[in-house]
Amino acid sequence: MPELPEVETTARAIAPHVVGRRVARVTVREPRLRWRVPPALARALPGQRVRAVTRRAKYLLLAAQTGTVILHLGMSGRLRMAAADDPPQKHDHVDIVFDNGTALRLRDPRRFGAVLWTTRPPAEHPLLAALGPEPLEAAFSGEYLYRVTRGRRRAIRDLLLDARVVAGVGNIYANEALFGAGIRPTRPAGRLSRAEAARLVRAVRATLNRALRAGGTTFRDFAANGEPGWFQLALKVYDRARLPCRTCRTPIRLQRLGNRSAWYCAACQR
DNA sequence: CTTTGCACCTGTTGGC
DNA sequence: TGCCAACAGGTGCAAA
Repeated sequence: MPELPEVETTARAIAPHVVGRRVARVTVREPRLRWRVPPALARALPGQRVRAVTRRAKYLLLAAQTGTVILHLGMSGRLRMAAADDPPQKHDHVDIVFDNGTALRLRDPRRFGAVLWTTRPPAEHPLLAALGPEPLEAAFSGEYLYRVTRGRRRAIRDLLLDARVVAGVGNIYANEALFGAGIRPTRPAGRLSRAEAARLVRAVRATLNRALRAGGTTFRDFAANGEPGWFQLALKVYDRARLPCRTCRTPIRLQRLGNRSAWYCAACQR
């Protein structure tokens, strides 16, 4: 599943192919994604050049001339460059076709992804307006995390998943970062000390950066793009229930937290 | 306000 | 071997 490092990797990978290119047409074979793909996209985008590809949380932003395409890969989405006349395969829902005969193609079997169009500054779009700081930027500091966790009784894992607290941290990296910081996912957020908050912020950053360097974690659907799952080999707790902790050999515990799984080492994490 | 739970979707997995 | 239910996930939203 594409998490922040995969989205960032995708942004970097497609940018050289789309920035400066002029859109010829937009083909929507299946508009029923997370939200219906707006007809305005196919109406407005042709004729415009793509100015930039950026990322906010797990949203990819294709800045055009009169507006911005907002893309989300959801659970199973994958973007790749294709020849425009390359026959689409199953689940290839949207093509943004360029005037040089190439196309940016979205495949998303589970259709949790999104392709939207806004003519307003993207940061003001309802989906982006309430997002918290980027985890890799300075605003996400130990002091910040300490402050926003005060008085909160929710499990710290759930706060890390809350995009209003920090944008774009998914379940894999939340669990991995908590292991790195030695904090159990179940710990009430308000019980973190200042030092622990600082440690957790550093662990979130380190985990994301490691994955970025590895080119993004690749699992299941996402692995279909052929990238090796290096980072998967290094996962400390995610999907390792009952396997020995890589540090102390204690079996990793699996616990349902809300309706998401949480994994931790009861010895290494307190 | 905070917290919880659900909906959305389909390929994969595990149990029988 | 086949069948079917459970599961995975992000995230917006409704409900408590």
